[in-house]
Amino acid sequence: MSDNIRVRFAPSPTGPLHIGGVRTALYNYLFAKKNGGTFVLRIEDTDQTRFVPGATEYILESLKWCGIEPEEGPHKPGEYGPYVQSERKEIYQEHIQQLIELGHAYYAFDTPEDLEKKRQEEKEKGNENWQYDSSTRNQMYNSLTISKVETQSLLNQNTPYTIRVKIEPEQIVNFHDLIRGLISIQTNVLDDKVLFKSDGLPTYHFANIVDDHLMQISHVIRGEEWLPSTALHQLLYRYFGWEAPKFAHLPLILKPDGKGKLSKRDGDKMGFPVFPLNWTNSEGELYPGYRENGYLPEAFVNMLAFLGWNPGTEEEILSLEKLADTFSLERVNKSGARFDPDKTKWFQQQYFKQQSNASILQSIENQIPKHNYTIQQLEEICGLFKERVEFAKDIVPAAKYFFEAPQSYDDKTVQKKWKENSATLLNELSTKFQSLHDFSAQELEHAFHGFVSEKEIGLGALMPVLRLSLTGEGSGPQIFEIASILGKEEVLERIATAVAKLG
RNA sequence: GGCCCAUUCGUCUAGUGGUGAGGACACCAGGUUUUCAUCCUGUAAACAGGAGUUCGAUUCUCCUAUGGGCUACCA
Repeated sequence: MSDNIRVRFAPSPTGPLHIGGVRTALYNYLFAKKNGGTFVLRIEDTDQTRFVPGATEYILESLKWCGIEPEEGPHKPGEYGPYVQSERKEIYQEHIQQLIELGHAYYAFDTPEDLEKKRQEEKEKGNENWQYDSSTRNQMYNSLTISKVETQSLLNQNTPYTIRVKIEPEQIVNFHDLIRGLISIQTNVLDDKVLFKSDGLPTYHFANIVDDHLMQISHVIRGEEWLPSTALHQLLYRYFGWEAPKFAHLPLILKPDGKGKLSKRDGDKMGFPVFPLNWTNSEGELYPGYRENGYLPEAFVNMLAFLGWNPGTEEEILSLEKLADTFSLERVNKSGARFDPDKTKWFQQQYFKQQSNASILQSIENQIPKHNYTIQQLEEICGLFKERVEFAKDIVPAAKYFFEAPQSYDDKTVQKKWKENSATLLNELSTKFQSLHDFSAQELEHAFHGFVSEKEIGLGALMPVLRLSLTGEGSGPQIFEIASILGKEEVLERIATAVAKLG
């Protein structure tokens, strides 16, 4: 085996990839980058009944959006292809034959109904733990209990069969998990798992180890749900006489509240996406995605990276490159991490604030209504709002008064701030503004302050009223910046309208 | 039920055989701001429990509890 670091992300295309899957992909990517290795994508579609069209494309697009594209995969074949398991049937056939010849696997002719019946019977006898294993296989209908001739005859007649692993009892399987340390499991508790289904396709366990071996995967980084079956995988490597890759089992991502691992239900229940991208299922139901909800991929990735890992410093805002620099499996936590939508928003906010006005503008260009602003003015508007909203898509709605004079005025503010003399004061202020040659925010502010002290009134008596007349709202960005961008003509007009409407 | 894994503020976590157990999010209170947001400062907030090892355990061991995962011809 070579010393090259090769890792893989091996999702099954049964629907949209959820954020736990994205994080697994991310850690694989980070580990590969950190160690100068290769990140491979393999599609595990051996369960044809659960295959969902479009899922593979969704996975690819999600990884691309996150900036963690695999270097090898169905989209980018390398020398270890094909990268889709349903295209590797012959390979599995060959290998399962090998295993049978080695005496580590056998044909089983029990039908699903037979097995169900058996389980039921055992349950009635009080045996809840019945399994197809070294202690029970000699009571079942398989190539170990019938003659060779009989087996061959059944096979010739195309009798449906599965192929099961023949677990050797009374052994201890020890393996070292890069995150959890030594784990040891007694083979007696293992069952004779089906390796090949009656549809002629391998199960996960078999396809997985064959492919990992053939694709020269050096490190298997996957979710904790695979920890119990790793013993079986170790055994399989042993039976084949192959060197097993190193394993690292990642902690699960748990629900924000309550119990259990994060599921797609939690998303709509609690109002946050559980998927990277929007997904519409065959019933037309929409599952929202982070991308369409306005999250920046950098923020999403940063948040995910910190769910179960940290660099050991107090830095929290790290780019993908920085994450790859500092990543190590040793610093991955052992216990499950509860997902925190609040913290996710915070990451988004951090990245959003850092964006240049120009790039924010670019991302909302097609939302902007008709206007007469210059590009520079539009960028200024973005700048005014980027610390006030969390998502680019919220800017245009928040800045609506830049594109349309207020149709109404915020009731609460009117009641609180609009006084007897407001109209008179505004009119006079308007006259003062009219005489300005330089309509910059600084000049406007200067003029305003001059006016206020001249009149011997407080800022609070006029400022909110001015804001109300220009925006219709009681709060928002610095009013002189707004006025400056709006321009003299528009400002004077809006003041006049407000005076007319509010008296 | 069986097997495996885990357990530090509400949440994500740092950390060590002797610490004032640190940070972040959220929360609350101040400050800045005409306002809102941002920003700044601060408060409150944790080693699951019990044994053992030890001069000393949050840290090491064991037990219990709790949580999680697996237990399919699904991955």
